[in-house]
Amino acid sequence: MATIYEVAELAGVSPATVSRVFNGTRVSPENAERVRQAAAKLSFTPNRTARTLRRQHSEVIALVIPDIENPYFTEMARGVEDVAQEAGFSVVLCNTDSQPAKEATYFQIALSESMAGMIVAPASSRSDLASVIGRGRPVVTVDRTTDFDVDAVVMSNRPAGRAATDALYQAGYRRIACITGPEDIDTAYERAQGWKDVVTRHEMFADPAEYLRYSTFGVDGGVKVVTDLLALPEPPDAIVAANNLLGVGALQVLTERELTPLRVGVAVIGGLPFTTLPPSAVTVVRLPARNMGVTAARILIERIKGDTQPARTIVLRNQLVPGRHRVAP
Amino acid sequence: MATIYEVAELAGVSPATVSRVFNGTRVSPENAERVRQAAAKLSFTPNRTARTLRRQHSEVIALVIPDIENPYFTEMARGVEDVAQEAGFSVVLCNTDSQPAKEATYFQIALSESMAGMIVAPASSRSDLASVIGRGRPVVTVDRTTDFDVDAVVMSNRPAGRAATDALYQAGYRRIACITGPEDIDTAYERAQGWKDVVTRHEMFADPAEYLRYSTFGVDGGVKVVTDLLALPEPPDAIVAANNLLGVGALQVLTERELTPLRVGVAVIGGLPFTTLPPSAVTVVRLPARNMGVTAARILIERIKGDTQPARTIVLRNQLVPGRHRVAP
DNA sequence: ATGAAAGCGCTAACAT
DNA sequence: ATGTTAGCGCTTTCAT
Repeated sequence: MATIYEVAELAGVSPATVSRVFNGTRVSPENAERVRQAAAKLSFTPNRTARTLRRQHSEVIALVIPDIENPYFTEMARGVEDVAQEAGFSVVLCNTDSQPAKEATYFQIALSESMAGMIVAPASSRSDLASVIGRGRPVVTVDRTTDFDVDAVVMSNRPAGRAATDALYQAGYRRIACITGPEDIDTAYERAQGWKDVVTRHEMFADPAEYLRYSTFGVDGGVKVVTDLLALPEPPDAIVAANNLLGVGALQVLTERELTPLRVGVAVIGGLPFTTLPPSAVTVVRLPARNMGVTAARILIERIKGDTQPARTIVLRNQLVPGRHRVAP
Repeated sequence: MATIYEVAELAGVSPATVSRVFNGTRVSPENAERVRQAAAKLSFTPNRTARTLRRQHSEVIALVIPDIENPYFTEMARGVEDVAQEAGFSVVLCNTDSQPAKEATYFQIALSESMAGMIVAPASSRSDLASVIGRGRPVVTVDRTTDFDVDAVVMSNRPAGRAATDALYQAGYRRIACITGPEDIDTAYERAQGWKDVVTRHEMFADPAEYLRYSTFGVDGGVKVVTDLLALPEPPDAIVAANNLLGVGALQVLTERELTPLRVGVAVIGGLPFTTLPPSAVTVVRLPARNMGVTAARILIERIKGDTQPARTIVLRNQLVPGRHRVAP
């Protein structure tokens, strides 16, 4: 790979001038042109490693997510990417598998690669952002919040849980269960609270807890807990799934037993990825995944550029898309 | 961030010794211990940027894929990740959107960040790997091949097309159409050829081309061309979809018109992501996505470590999972 | 086994 | 506007 020294020599200028040309500082038009020619001839590309070492920060943003196979997060990634690209940053995706240890490793790597900043969907409420923040790198959390004083982009989870549950109640269901993710993930908890608000208001159950299941935010989790719920002495007549993958799991079980769309109503918080179901079969609360990515990236880039206002939490809105449920007679 | 100089001072040794401790070269046990203590006290982490600049290669592998939202590629990514992590590399995911320009940009970035190597699912047959190869960086292509002399991990596409089509024929379908991806992507072309082999053998159509549709490898593409096919004077009674997303698109249209599973048979090359369909409704040719990632990563890492044997192409096997189709009377 | 020192390629003072 | 130069933090000869 050619260096600025070789380009400088070929163009008959100093290395500093070459550097200036590639960094937008003032250079006489003639020199700039000669440098560009020389660079082209040598097919010179600035060495980003050297630049990063010198500048103490790179032009890459780390996006740390718990599950790269979850379309919710990849959609978010697209949003981040589009904004970042626009601003001249590249995005690297880091998959933590919801494991705090893997997550911590990626934090270390991001730091020691001097990445410009980080967008994190924390693996758990105890994710340790301290080291990153301590080093002064900008961090924005998405989807979930933490106890750290950083910008966060989230959505209205409890209202989402309420909306989903309400829609099923309006459709005539009267024993609405809820399946959600790990209790220590705030989205899982809050959405379930939203469900609880509604079932409590309608005095649906003597003990709502009986019809609430914590699980993993995955298809397998959904399959397991729905199977559980159906084995209850008085099984639910509808189910609120607190994320897309739980929804898929639930629908798999119900479809197999031919309980949906008719006999058991389903509402999902999150879009159903690659669904082949008729849209009317299921109530969906659309989450602004892409927009969360976009918003987080914008904030992060502002921070990278030096914005120092106090940390904000931005709450995005969801959109209810009711199914046309028909309660079995 | 602490540097080796500070660690060296605290441990009472030279920076070189500190470096040696962190690189596994011989250091006296006592010194090694003192360095480790000092490093821990300062919570020192080696600066990867500096290391990369000096060594001329980093410890990260770029995985360049056309569509990060396609579960086929994310599954592959998991395979790559697992192997890479094991070997001490981190993986960064680069999404090209099937755009050669974006792809070229990521190649440049990978080079100028001195990444250790690259695994690429080429956006098109004309992807320009020349610059990367020219710089001596190891490259492995996955899923698709190119004209460049590099290692490739692919699967048996034409046989997959044949198997899918055969399964539908065995089930009794007699007007089997095929929807596939862009003609210049070899997987799209080869799978269609496999379909052609079978329909030609059975003299199914006067002109098979009429029942073959090239499109994009996306859900929208599937919706569009299946809608097309159904408008034919003599519409097909079954459809082979050449990838997972086309399959989803096809199933969306057919479900909406209540043509599947009974009236129109469907076979998909690639797993159906997050499906809620009963497994018996569709014939599926399972692709070894994860295994391709694993294999590619292993080869790449060997290359990074200095393996110089001639480039190989490894062809992985697929697995037919026939549906229980029932042809409408 | 250890240390001294050069240098990876770049940027940013500073000097002109 | 341009050149000179120090140095970002590390690894790696080359001495000892």
